[in-house]
Amino acid sequence: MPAISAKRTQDRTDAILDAAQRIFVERGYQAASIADIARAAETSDGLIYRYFDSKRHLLDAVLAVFFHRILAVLEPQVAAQEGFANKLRALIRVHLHVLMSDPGLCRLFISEVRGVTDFAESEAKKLTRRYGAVFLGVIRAAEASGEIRTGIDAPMLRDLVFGGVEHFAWRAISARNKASVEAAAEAFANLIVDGVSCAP
Amino acid sequence: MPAISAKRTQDRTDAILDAAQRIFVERGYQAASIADIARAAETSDGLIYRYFDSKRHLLDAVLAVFFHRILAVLEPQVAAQEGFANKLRALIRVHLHVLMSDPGLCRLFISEVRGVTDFAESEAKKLTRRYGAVFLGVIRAAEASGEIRTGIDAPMLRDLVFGGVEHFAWRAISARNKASVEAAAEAFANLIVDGVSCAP
DNA sequence: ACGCCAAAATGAATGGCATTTACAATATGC
DNA sequence: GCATATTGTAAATGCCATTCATTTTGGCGT
Repeated sequence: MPAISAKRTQDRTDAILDAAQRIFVERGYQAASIADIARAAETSDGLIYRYFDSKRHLLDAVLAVFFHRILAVLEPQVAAQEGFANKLRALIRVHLHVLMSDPGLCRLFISEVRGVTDFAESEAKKLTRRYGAVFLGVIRAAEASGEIRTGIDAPMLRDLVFGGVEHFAWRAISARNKASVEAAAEAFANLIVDGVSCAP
Repeated sequence: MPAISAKRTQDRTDAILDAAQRIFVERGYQAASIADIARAAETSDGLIYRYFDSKRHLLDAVLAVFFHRILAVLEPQVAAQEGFANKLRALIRVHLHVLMSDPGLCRLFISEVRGVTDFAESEAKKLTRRYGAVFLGVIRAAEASGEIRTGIDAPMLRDLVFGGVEHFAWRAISARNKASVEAAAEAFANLIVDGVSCAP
């Protein structure tokens, strides 16, 4: 019965998310102020709090958008590959490419997703899990088909791969190193494959 | 000729560093306030700025103390081992042990050392490099002695090891998982060794 | 011992920023 | 068209890093 607005709230949400993404990526989470974001979204400071509970929730929402975009690429790319080594290389390539092609996002990802201090169930956390699940699926399939030896601690291997790739990406960005993503993904995959494959 | 104090400044510095360490580790960097630290150190807010340029410099100094302590253990422990696999296992064990035995420190390390946005030359950064140098030394020695195959990208391998160990430690702490450090170090080293050793 | 005075120490500003709030505009169902 | 719930705004509020004007202290020449 009350006065309810239709898709205008959607447009507002989109505008705020867009502005927040730009400002967060440009300046980093801490340095970005709500006032900056409000100006970029052409609204008032206060309105942002009608759409998002807090600055951190807004960051969560921004990261969730990114994750959805990445997953939309990652899942089909990995599925399209045949065999463990190819799937692994594809996964590393996509992850590395996303991080290295956008330093601002890479920074946000590493310091704000990996370093969060509260363990609350955020949207970004859930998507991280889905991201990791793609990897675990690849591992399990390879184990079943005998492409890798049994007894591998899959979560540990996942930590190794994602942790390694993220360190590498961060270092490359810090050093303004424009190394080839393709070559790096190949090298990473080789390091891992030679470590887990049954054959020498 | 002016009235200069002797080791009192040293005592003050120590007191502030001690207090800062406790508060930072307890609450995390953001949530820790200078007022809290001043109270814990039994000084005034303002005095802290006579000893340290800023809150971030204070964090740097705190982390530098940690690094020195870790390096004092790491370097002899690694040197005491014979052979690549043993050195690698020792290195991973020490790193993992330090991170997992102190969740507050682990959090500081991951979000504040790995995630720093400014590339300024901090003391902590320099010590991180020394930390990494220990690893690179182990790799080079193993390459020279033929324990690992040639053509390995050593910095990439370092990223893989440190990144993987840090991810693992963070996950274990988040999940309040009291897994054995010894066993985890063993498993990590095996994953790596089987990936780089010449023999199958 | 004494008192001078630079350095050390203090705590009250200052300014920035996230968040809240009191108020104003607006749009929807009747 | 009107009543009113919802959306939007701008001015608080409160916290916190950093600075500053002022006071205290302790080494040194006498």
